[in-house]
Amino acid sequence: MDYRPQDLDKKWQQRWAAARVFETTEDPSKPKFYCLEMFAYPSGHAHMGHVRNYSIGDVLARVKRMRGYNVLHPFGWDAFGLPAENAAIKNGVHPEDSTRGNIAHMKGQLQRLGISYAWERELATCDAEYYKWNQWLFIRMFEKGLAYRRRSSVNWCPSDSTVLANEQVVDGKCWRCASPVETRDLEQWCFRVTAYADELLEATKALTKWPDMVLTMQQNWIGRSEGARVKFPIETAPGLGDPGVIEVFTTRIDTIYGATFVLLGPEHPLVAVFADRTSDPASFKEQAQAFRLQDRAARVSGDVEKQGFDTGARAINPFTKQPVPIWVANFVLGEYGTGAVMAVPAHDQRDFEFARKFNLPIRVVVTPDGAPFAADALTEAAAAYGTLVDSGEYSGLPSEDAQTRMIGAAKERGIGEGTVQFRLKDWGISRQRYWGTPIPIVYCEKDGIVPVPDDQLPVVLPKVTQFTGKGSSPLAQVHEFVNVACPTCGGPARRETDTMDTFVDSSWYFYRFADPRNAAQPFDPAKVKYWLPVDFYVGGVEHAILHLIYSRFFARVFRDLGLVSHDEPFTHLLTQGMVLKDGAVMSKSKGNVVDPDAMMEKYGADALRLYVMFVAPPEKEIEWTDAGLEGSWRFLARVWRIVDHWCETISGEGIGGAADVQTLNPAERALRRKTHETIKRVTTDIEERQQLNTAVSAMMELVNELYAFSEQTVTGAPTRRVDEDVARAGVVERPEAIRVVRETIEALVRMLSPFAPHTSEEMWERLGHPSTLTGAAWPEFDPAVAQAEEIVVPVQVNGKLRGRLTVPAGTSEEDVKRLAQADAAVAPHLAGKTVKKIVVPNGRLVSIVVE
RNA sequence: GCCGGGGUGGCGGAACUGGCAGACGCACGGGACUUAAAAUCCCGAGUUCCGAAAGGGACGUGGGAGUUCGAUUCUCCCCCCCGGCACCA
Repeated sequence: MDYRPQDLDKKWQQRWAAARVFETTEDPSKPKFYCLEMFAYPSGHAHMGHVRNYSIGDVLARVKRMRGYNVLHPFGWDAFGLPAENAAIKNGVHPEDSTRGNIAHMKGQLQRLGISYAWERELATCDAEYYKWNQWLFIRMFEKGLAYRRRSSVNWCPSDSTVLANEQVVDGKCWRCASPVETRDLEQWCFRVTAYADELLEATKALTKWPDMVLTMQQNWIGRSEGARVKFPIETAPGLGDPGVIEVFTTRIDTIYGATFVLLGPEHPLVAVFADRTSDPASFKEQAQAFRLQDRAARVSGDVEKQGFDTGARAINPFTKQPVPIWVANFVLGEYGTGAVMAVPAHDQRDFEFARKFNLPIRVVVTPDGAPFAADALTEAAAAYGTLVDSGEYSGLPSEDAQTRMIGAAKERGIGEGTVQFRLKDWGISRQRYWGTPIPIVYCEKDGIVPVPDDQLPVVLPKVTQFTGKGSSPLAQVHEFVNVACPTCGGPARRETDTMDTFVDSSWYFYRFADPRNAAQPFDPAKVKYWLPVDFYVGGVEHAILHLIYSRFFARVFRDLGLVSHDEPFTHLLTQGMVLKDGAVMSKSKGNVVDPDAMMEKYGADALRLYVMFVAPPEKEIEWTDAGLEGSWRFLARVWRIVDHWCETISGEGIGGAADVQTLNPAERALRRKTHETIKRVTTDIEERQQLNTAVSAMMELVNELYAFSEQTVTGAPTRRVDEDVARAGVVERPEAIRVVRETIEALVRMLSPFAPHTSEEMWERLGHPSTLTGAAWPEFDPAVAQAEEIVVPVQVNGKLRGRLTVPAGTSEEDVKRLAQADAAVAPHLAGKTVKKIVVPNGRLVSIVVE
């Protein structure tokens, strides 16, 4: 019977669906396992990256199910977003229609792949029953001050006419359309992620089952640095009042005696104050504005020349008490620290370049040996660690000690304090877009900012029919949406017309899966307590920062609302590598797309799944080859044939139970041993190491052994052409052999089933099992069976392999040493030499040292 | 520049806690089967040298040193590749 996977796929998919084998509910009597793959943006077509992502998750889900876990394995759709709206602008299809159509198509593809999803829990973020809870949560965050409105300088994409989060700006360009990003001032809603910055950073240490790469990416992103804030009083000018102080952030307060000028970022509020002191405030401000715009361009090109201008004002260095000039500099970032820095040109390369260019004073205050050094001799900034010089009472102190003391002194004098600065910024979530969750806020002339009351949620996204892609939010055009009665006073009010960043949707969907139809709350805390945290989360490394930090942030928000009791939502994270073709990511424009449907059509879902699992470890990128896929298909066909060959023999009546060790011949014992070794390898490779490629190799080895065994016991090899009667006629009559083969085949089919579920189910059925494999138990490893009777002991002489001994297991160390020296291959290397030492570590190897 | 991960045959990759380097597969070569081909089953294969052959020697995990009876694995230095952050004070 030939291997025709295409027929099997549909048959088993229908049976699984009919028996609802992947549906699940809370069951405290079983250990739970929440297996999750990152839900999909419904772009229209599943690609090989999806196939790989979901196949990895499915192997884990299926194995855990067979291992007796109560497995939650859900799927859903990250259904809001810009592409659907862009499509609407381009060809007039409403985002809702294209999104629903795409979901239907992709769902069909995933079902054809046979992924074991609990489809009854499917959700889409564009469903009002889902995004209602985005709104509900937004209001909770508003109440706690975690959602707030801020007029701020934002990234503006001129092409998409929308605000972008900092995280969505890549190298100064829009992450989606690559247009150069501009700067604009806009009122927008922000989430106070920074409230959790320290905790999010600190907790990365506890994420022991996350890849190092992701943790370092998050750590870099959060960007914690310890330092001090120090106030520099501004020199009072006659008739100008007291302009106050400039506060700077520095990580090197110990170099403050070398702070010979102060730099303001162009955004700094004092820039305008100083401008008004000048004869030509307009051109002063214009220069500052030019720097602001330049900043974005600087990121694109990498480096821009240091530029700046004198404000004419002076500050007092609070340690030296000397007046220092205040300049505006293009390289000082308004949004980091205090937006102002003390410049220490002797020890900071940027400040050094600036000082030389504008002829500002340079003063060396740290040297390696504590000996004073003339700044004139410097050609670049000097090393900044060593002993302080020329620093008043702090001279002679090592840098580290000086830092502690100077922070103490600053605090005592009320001019500064030790502080921690983060690179992480609050998350701007407002989008001037249609296809997203409406922000549930009403602006009333009388009552100001009013959150929509819970009982009026959801604020339903109205049906907009015109998409121009120009101007402000499309919702602003829908008058019946915008004009609303104030929930507080009933007077005329306007709704917020921005929608939420779609990262809001994806920051908590994994909780909703625990209770996806709950109409009264985002989820039942008891259900979340049972299922969460996610035990195994698989997705692309491109989400290492945004999605995964926001989700960790949301987990803490839910925790502080008393809805969940854990800190971290994902215990174990696996970031799968990309699927490449000809060395590049598959894309339509490159014309190197391999269509999963076409591959399934030709080879069946199982061969495709097996191939992407086998070709490399999950976290590595893989290079697609048709030949590799065909190889996996060949392996399945090879399993199919050997099972077919033995099927009738081993599934007959009266064969009896497990093989009795005593009566087995050496070949039978060897096959049985291999079977149990394989069970062990496959189990640990999947459960403990997620090394799915080697799990497959182990099964291939077992199949090779099974063929070799069959060769010995059967007349003629089990080829496709061999007539079944001929093959069966040659089967040895030893019942022990039949029992051993049955044990092997049944273990193999079960182990293969997470990788190739359809083929495995069919074989399982043909082996006489009435119920599906999804309910079958995972094969048990028996260490006693796997125990080798004979072991091969390599013999090294002076570190070089010279021979191999085959000895019965349990041979004493003394005997092994004796046999090793006497071995015909080894002896010549010992002749005429003195044996200085022989070691037998763990009985695994003999190492002889000769002189 | 800072942080992280890597570098193994023609290719993808394997090697557990320092113990037979190259499992498994792809591609390739040979044999069996076949009128033939495909398919299938079996066998071979790191490089190089000696040998007619059976065999045997040397070298070999980016380069160099070190620790060790023994290093792909541990330590130090260097080279290269990938990813993140980056005028972040």
